[in-house]
This record gives sequence, structure tokens and C-alpha cells, in this order.
Amino acid sequence: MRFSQKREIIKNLVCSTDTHPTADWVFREAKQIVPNISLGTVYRNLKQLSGEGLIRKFYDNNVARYDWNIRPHSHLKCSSCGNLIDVKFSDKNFKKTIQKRFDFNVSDVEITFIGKCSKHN
Amino acid sequence: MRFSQKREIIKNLVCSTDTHPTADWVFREAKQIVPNISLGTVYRNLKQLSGEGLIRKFYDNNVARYDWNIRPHSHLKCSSCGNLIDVKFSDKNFKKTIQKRFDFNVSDVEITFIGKCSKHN
DNA sequence: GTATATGCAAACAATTTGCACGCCT
DNA sequence: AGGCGTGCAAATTGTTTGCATATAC
Repeated sequence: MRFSQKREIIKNLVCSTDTHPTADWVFREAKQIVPNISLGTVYRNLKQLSGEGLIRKFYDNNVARYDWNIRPHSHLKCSSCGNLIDVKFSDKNFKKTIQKRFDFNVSDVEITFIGKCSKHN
Repeated sequence: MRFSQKREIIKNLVCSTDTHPTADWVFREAKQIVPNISLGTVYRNLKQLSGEGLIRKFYDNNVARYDWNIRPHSHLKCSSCGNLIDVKFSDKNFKKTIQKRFDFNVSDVEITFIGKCSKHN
């Protein structure tokens, strides 16, 4: 993967926020820096960056979101505003349990807690 | 919501399997029982049934899946075959922890463990 | 009889891709 | 020079919706 100015901008945008941005958000932000960028380029680069493990991709409902934090972690999702809040979690006990009980080799854990954040309680 | 033969068939199909079927699967199966059924009807009824809480809807990546098991539970997802295996989980400790630590009122928990099932180890 | 349900096709939203051209190395 | 990167638009995929007709009650 050789250098490209657009890819650099895209990666920096994803890495600049904790909001787990969508491709569309990255596209709109990138356009303000390089107005001639196209949506296809954004998608291609997001796919490439996540494929290389430089950023993390996950789905919130049916929409892809991207995350600078490539280490496995969980989210608190507010059912009112949809905000995704990062949670660092010691899931080691879970993995062990799963591995022993179900003969299932866990390599990654995605946990979504759905509910109300403090603003909407 | 009044009675409809097609909706009954759709509901029974979802309730007949542990495979967390997609709308497309339900459509193809339903067509073998009532060949004149349309995809729109399947989507409309799946939405209605899950809206009424009679079945459960969730997303696997970007695709909606439906589940007869309406009680919150977790899945083991094999990264080789994509199979989703149900896990009954006592997540009470998690909820309590989350509620106290993050002032986040958990109403539902979705956990996805990604890894290899026994067939692909 | 009236409201809900359905078939069909068009519309939609998110994402991918084919192709010609442009830019790194 | 050769190949990866990009713009643009068309294609794909999953899902929703408008409208005229059919069916439940």
C-alpha cells in the first residue's frame, strides 16, 4: 500500500474523533479539506484501512462505523440518541467460560449494551 | 392486528428454526407454501411481528435477522461459517456493573462472540 | 362496508465496482 | 513505465413504500 494524500486524510479523520463515524461523515468532512474527493474513494480507503487493521470497522444496525481504537472493546448504546460510548472491559472470564463450555474458540467479543445514557434517564 | 394467513406462515417459519433467518430465507420458504407471496409482504410482516414483540429482530453485520427467541440472549458467531449459536447468559452482574459504573441504564444487552466453532477449530 | 393486508414495481439507502484517467515510485 | 489510486456513474444489495386490488371481520 503506497502513500496517498486522500487516504491519509481519511485515516486522520477517523482517528480524530470518538464518535465512531460513518463513511458518509468521513466523506463530508474530507470534502472540506479536499473538495474533489469522491464517495467511492472514501469507501475504498475505509475498507483498505480496516482490512490492514489500521482502523476498526463494525456495524451499528445496518450501517458501517469506523473506529480508531482497534483493540476489542464494548459499547454503551443509548436507545434515545444512538450515541456509542466506549467501554474498556475485562472480558477474560467470559472468553474462558465460552471456550470451555461450548468448544468455541473466541477470538473477538462484541458487546452492545442498549439502554439510556445519563442524559436520557 | 387482525388475522392473516400469510403472516401466520411467516411467523411459523421464523419460529420453526434456530438459524436466525433473514427476510430472504423466509421469503423463499414461504413461497413453497404460498407461491404468490411477495417479498414486500414478508418484510412488512416481519417488521410488524417484531414491532409487536412476537419475534426478535437483530442485525448480523448489515443484514436483518429474525429470532423466535424474544428473550435477551447472546450469540456465538463462527467467523468461518457465520453460524450464530444461541447462548443463554446470566448477564445480571454485567448490567449491575454498567449501571453503577457508567450511570447507564441498561435495558438490553447484545453480545457477539466472534471466533471458531468446534467444526472449524 | 370499512379497514387492514397484499402484489407489484418503483424508490431508497448504503455500499461496491467498471472504466478511463492521474499520480506515486 | 508500471501499477496503485481516484472520479464518476452505474450496478448491487437489502429494505421500504405508493397504489390499486383483495380479504378479514
